[in-house]
Amino acid sequence: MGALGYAILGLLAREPLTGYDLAGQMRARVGSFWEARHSQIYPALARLEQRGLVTHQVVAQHGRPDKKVYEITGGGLDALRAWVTEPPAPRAVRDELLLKAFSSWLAEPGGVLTLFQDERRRHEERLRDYEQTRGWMEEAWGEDVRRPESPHFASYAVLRRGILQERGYIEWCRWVTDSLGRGTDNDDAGAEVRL
Amino acid sequence: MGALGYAILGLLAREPLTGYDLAGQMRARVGSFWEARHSQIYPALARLEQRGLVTHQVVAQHGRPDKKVYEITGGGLDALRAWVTEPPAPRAVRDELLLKAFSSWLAEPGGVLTLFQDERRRHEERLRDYEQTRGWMEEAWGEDVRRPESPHFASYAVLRRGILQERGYIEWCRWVTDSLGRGTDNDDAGAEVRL
DNA sequence: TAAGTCATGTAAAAAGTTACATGATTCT
DNA sequence: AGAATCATGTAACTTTTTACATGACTTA
Repeated sequence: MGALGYAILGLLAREPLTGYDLAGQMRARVGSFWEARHSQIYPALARLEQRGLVTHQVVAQHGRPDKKVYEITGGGLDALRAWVTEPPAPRAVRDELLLKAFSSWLAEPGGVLTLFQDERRRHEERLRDYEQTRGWMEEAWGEDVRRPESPHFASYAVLRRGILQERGYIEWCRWVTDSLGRGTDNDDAGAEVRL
Repeated sequence: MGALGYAILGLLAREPLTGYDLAGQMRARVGSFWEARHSQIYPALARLEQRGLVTHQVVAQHGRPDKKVYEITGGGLDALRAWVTEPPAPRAVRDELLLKAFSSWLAEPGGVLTLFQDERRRHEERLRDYEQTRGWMEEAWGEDVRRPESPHFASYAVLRRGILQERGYIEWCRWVTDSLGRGTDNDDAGAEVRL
């Protein structure tokens, strides 16, 4: 079973969810850091169920389609626990912006500047979101965020990684735009206008 | 054409290479930040050639198999230049260690501690490599690393991203191990011994 | 003599994306 | 009236990984 299965188990270890809920949580980066579409999730849930790692109950609703609420089983928890401490396979690095940066010397400087300014803005927005979530977590969960045996600690840890990631990305984008700006007419005014 | 094609073009824009060379450069993270196996590269080169973005010459060798040295064409350079300034598609986040962190609250604390100590060590090693490469680049390439129209600037920029990435990762691993350490018997001694 | 490097490919399988398919309810 | 949300699936396609296949030379 691939990482996707463990991503699903990791979410179900906290609370029972439908395939739709899982897709929603995976769209919202924080909380999982493993994206997947519903077209991947539904078959994955079926496979997990075949192996006895999850079960589901059909819940009828008024005026809405029936839903299947999935729960993790004892076997599922065991599998998840065992997987956590196994050393992770070194994953491939694949970042399109890095690839663009690598060939940026060929392109018009103005276009490259815009590219990195836009990217920085996106990461700044995401950082603000993360910082807000962090404040909320600290307020709502209190000392739990420091207790390694609490799921809240784990969520907080993942969020902290996201925050560091965004800060690093922003710092780098700033360095690139600064480097570009020095050589051309173009100063940072563009960024100020758009923000 | 996907990002892999542009990764290949980006390398060929600097120097002619064989499929084997390309695979080697893509294994070595720095310089490309887009990993691919030779089984993906050979067919991709054939597709690029069909579209007229690269050409090749067969070079016979003494006591070694013939090799196909690929070169980028004018059309290839145009396509690459155009692609660079297009906004990148937001790529999916997929990091197995993050996923493990997310479910770490279920596992034995000792195993989790080892996991993050090992990971930190790996990133520290990589950071040392990167810093060394950086020193070498600055010495060998001099002012070129500050000229956005030079491929050396682009390589340097990508390397800087790698350095920031590793620093962030290390900082995060340290925070996690510190957090775990506070709750258990286990202090940082293990890491000191193994380094 | 065994492992590693140079060198190029194909085939099968797994993982992931995009599009197809349906349908009621609620919000703007 | 149109878009978004809730809800579950399948099909076709693309991308990536792993394994198969070959073979000479070099280094430990």
